[in-house]
Amino acid sequence: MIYSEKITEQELRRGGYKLTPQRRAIIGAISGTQEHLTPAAIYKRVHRKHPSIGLVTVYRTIDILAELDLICETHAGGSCRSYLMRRPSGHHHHLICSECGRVVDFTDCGLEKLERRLSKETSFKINGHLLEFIGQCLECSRKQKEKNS
Amino acid sequence: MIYSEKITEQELRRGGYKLTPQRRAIIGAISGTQEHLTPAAIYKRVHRKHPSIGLVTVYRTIDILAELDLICETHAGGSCRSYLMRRPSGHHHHLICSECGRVVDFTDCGLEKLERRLSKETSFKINGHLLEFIGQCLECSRKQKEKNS
DNA sequence: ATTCTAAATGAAAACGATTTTCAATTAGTA
DNA sequence: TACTAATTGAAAATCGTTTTCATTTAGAAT
Repeated sequence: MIYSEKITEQELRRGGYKLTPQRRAIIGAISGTQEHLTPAAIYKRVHRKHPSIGLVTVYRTIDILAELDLICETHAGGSCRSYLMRRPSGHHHHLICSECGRVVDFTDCGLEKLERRLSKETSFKINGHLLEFIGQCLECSRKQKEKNS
Repeated sequence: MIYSEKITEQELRRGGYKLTPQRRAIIGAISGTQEHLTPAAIYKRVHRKHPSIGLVTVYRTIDILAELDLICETHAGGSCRSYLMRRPSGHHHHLICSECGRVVDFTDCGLEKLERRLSKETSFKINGHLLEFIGQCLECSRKQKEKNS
């Protein structure tokens, strides 16, 4: 079991929720990949090893993990609901491969200056921002090149 | 009729689509506000003056306007599908009031440097980014203050 | 102005994703 | 080991969106 998985399970318990085999499996599925996953994709992965787990439980567990801030949501690429384990605990953003869904975290967005300027210019009280970069990871851009040759 | 409305109608025709009263009404509804609107919200506004227009037509018109790049989609704030008229024609982003939905455009995000750095560090080929600031407009933060006093 | 035709419309049905309901099961405390 | 509130899966309900289809209409051709 990887580190983030253990932490997540602990936090779940700390939040007053029971640690069921179903929830462990779901946390394992999300932790066990670098990709962001939709509820249906999580279900698919969980279902392989644990065919009895229902899609409803996946939805319910996602809700809890989101409430406890243990997972992140991605927005780029159309798909509305797509999740990954929160890895850096603080402020961070995601660089996403549009081909395979792989997500890389980065922590220093440097948007404070722009935020201050915008706040001044618009009289908005700004309290957050959403930033994602979209591209292709090395592996996927190589695959694309091969295809085109 | 405001400028962007006229332009949008012209572009629709230029795209080979017919300019129907329904489409005019929908374009008018989106153009007539600073807020981003969901399909349901657009329908509601259109419905007031033109009760015969169906929700389906709203969805179909949104699809066309998006295809022709005449509307922008917002992502922050949970609601998946929310639209506003494209105002700057080039690269720009949005500052969104979480209370009233008002959207302010800004054009100079200055993320090229960060993009280059990330690309170098991760070997990703980066081809886009998603950026939105979320806050409260002057009017709404004033209202909040009054409430709390 | 009138005719014509492909495009566009609204209503109803179909659809997929998500949520609710409910009776049965179970994690974790006592 | 027993207990109880929380959790589960299945089915039904619900929501947003898309498809289907017969009818209407915008805009080109006359």
